[in-house]
Amino acid sequence: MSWTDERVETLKRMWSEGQSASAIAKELGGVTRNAVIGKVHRLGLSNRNDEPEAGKPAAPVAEAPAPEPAKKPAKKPEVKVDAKPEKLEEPEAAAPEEDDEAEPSTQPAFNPANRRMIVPAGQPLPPQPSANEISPEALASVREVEKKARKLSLMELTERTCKWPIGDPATEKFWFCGLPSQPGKPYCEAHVGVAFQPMSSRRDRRR
DNA sequence: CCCTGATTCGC
DNA sequence: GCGAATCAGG
Repeated sequence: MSWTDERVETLKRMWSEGQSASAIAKELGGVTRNAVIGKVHRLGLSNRNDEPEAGKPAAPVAEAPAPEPAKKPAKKPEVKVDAKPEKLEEPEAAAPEEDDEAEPSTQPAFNPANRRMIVPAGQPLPPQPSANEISPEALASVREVEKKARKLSLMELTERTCKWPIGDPATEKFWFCGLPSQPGKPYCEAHVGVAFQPMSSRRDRRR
């Protein structure tokens, strides 16, 4: 395979979209991620941030300045879970549900005392299982699975790990399921069960 | 071990 | 220019 204009165009587009080299390589086919990375460098678009130009555009990151030399534990809860649109099924995004019954230890959510938490306002919460419209078995299964979750961070997610978010991204208690995902699906078996439902069963809610 | 991008260097 | 091998890291 060679780098035709079309392939290069795809490469540029996907790279600028933030796609990984391996994802791009898979999309193009006939090349490895190394080839993609090599090409990216040769094209000179290695750095995905295009610094405007001279001066100091400086990223105006909206963050509370921390006077303390301590680490900032909070990262952007930015979640990019890109699930390929399925044909006969559709993802179920529902309202958040806080439930973690007996959790005696520290509750990191509110602690006005020592540290200001960085809470992104208006950030939509990730899909969480709703008690509504989900089969009891699947729901019970999810509960069970959440206890076995590998609790992966964003960086640790791959195409083969379940990307089901657990907890509130605004708090420390947030991670991803991380169990082996179903082939071609973004979630593990249990989470696929609640995320994807046949049209028939989601039919006429409320009414 | 899974993955990421960066770099090197023979082709 | 190309990309496998390698490196450095999450």
